[in-house]
Amino acid sequence: MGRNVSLEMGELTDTAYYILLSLMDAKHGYLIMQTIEEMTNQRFSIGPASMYTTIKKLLAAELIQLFDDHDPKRKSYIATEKGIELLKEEVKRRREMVLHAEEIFKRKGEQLT
Amino acid sequence: MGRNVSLEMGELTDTAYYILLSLMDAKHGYLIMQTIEEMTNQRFSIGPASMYTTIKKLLAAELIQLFDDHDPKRKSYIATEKGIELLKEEVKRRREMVLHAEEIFKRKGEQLT
DNA sequence: TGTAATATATCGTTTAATGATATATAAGTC
DNA sequence: GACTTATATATCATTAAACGATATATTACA
Repeated sequence: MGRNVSLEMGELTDTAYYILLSLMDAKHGYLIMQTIEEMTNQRFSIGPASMYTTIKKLLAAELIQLFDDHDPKRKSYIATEKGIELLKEEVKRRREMVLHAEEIFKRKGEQLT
Repeated sequence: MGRNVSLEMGELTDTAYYILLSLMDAKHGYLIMQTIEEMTNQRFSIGPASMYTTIKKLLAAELIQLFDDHDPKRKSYIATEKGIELLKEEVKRRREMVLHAEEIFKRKGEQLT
């Protein structure tokens, strides 16, 4: 395995989560970065270094794959079925993280906006 | 600053999120680990190394503080007001992460359960 | 002609997470 | 009393993740 590339990815970091989510539709790297910024209203942004290292990992873990968009100048990617399944689990996990907080705030009578 | 201790913590990692959440009520380190395992039904667990390094960072960032439980053999901690505010923001951020996924899955007509 | 936007990629460093290990006390049991 | 399990805190050293800086090339457009 090359540098900075592991096959683990049992749980997705926020960076990997957003990249995988944006690849529910095929996209090339640059468009992934833009889509994430747009989707999160500039609150979450990923630079090229984080993006390309994460893409390598997602490819190695077979959570995304190359997608042929007939453009030799750009590389496009798309989430695999395995990637979509993991993404669903990770959405569920984040829902639970929110629920855990809501429970505790509720029990304490504290407002959670 | 010592080893592995930064003052950043603008966004909470999952580990820091759960530790901070469990410290909405005062607890000592060992109890934090148990509480998180229990709360997440064993799906998320933090070992002593991750916990104590994260506690140091949370202390340095003043998101938690020492809490005197009159037991000289154990150190207890509790979330500060600043910590609670950040926690609320981080709950919100995770809600948005879920919403972003729900939007995309809905648009694609894919089931998300 | 230049310069801003698009597009991909890597190096090297910083930050985060964690396995392994050490230490000590308390509680239960054979 | 001796032994084991649970409680409790802590650090070292390694692995994994994130990312600033930088390089390169193309396209758009003023």
